[in-house]
Amino acid sequence: MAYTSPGKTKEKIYDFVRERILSGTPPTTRDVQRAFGFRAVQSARQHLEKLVFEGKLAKEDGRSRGYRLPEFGKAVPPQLIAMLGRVQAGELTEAMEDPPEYIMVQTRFDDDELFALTVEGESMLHAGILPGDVVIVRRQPTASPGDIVVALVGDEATVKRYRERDGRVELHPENEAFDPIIPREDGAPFSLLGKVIEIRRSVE
Amino acid sequence: MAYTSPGKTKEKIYDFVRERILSGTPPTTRDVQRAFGFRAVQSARQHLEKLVFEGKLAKEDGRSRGYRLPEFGKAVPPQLIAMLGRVQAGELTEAMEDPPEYIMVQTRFDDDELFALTVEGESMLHAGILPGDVVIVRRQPTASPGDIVVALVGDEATVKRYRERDGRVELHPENEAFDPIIPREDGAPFSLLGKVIEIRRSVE
DNA sequence: TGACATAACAGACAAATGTCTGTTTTATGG
DNA sequence: CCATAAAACAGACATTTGTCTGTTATGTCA
Repeated sequence: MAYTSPGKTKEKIYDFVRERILSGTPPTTRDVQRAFGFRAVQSARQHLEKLVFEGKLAKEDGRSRGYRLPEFGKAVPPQLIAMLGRVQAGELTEAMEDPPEYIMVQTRFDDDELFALTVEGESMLHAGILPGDVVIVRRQPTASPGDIVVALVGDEATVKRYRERDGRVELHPENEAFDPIIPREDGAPFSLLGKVIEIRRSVE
Repeated sequence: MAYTSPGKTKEKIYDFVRERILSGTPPTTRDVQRAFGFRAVQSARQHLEKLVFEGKLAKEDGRSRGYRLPEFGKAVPPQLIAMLGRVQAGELTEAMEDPPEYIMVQTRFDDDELFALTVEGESMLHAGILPGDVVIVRRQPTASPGDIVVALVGDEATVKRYRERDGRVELHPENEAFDPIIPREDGAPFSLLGKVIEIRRSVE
C-alpha cells in the first residue's frame, strides 16, 4: 500500500474493525491486511496495536480475532427471542412461518423466559400501545397491580392493565370503548401469560 | 466428560455456541472443548459438525471461530447504533457518558445513517409516543407529509409530525395542549435531523 | 448376547493466525 | 542536508485453531 498521511489509514482501520466487531465477527490481523492491500502483516498489526495503545480498541492477547470494542465489556449482551403467533387451544405457539422469526433484545432476563407478540386491537390505545406494536413479554404466573400483562382469555391472547379489586383480578383496557375483563365472572378460562417489559413500533 | 444421553450434550453445546455468537465472539472448537470439559477436541467437533449438518448452525469452513447462526443469513442482521444525548450548539452529540450507550436494531438501513434518542415531553402522546420512549431515527434532510420526524428547533431536538401547508413546513404535535411549530415564522433556526423509523418503550 | 448408534477419547498434522526482528520508504522540520 | 517519526515492507517463527484417522466406552434394541 502506498504511503498515506499520518493517522489517516489508522482511522480507516478503526472504522473497519469496529464495523466487523459490530457485525459479530472481529477480523484477524490478516483480514485487515488484505482489506487494505498491505503487503506485510506487520503493517496492519502496527496500526492495530497503536489503536489498542490509545484505548480505542481492546484486545484479548494471543487469541484469534481478539480485538474488541472497549465499551462492550459493560453492556448488556443481546439475545434473540422468538416471535409467537397464533393462539391455539389455549397455548401460544410459534407462528407457522419458516424460518421462525426472531427479534433481538437486550434485557437482564434470560432469553427462554421471554417471548414477543404482535398486538391486535386498540384496547390499550391510551397506554401508548397501538395495533401492530410488538410487545416483549416475560413469562410469569403472577403480576402486580399496574403492570401491563398478556393474558389468555378464552383462547385469545390479550394485552391489558392488571388490577385487583376486592381480592379479585381485573384486566383493564385503556380505552373507553372497551370494557374491563373480570375473569371467573364470565366463566371464560383465564391464565396469565406474563408481563410486558417492552413495546416496539415500526413506522417506516 | 462422562457419557451423556444422546442429544443432550449437543443441545447444551448449541445453547453455548448460540450465546457466544450473539454476544459477538463465536467460540473456537477448543473453547467448546474446554467449556464442556472434553478431553478430546474431536468430541466438541463431533457435536458442532452435527449441528451444522442439521442446519442448526452455519459455518465458514477453515476460518477460526467460523460458526454462525443460520437465521442471520436470511434475516436482517443486527446493528448497534449510538444513543445520542445532549443537544449542543445546534448539533446532536453523543451523550457524555462513558462508555457511550448503544442499542441494537434490525433494519435495512445502514447503521451510520441511524441514531437513537430519548423522547422528552408529551407532545406526541396521541401518536403513542410517551416521555422516556426511545426513538430510532434515520438521518435524512427531507420528509414526506405524515412522517414522524426529529427536528432541531433552536437548539432543542423535538419529535413531531411533519406536514406541509401552502408550501411551508409545519411540525405538528399530537396533543391539544401543544401548538404546531411553523419554522421560519418565529425565526428560530430549524433543521430536519431525520425520520423516526421505530419507537421503543421499556416498562419494567 | 450381539449388532448398532452415539458419545467420548487419543494423538497427530496442517492451516490459520498472532507475534517478532529488522529494513526500506516517505514526509517534515531544523 | 541530516535527524526524526511514521508508514510500509520482508521474512520468519510460535501459537492457536481447524481438521483428520482411528479407538474405546456407553446405551438401545432385537
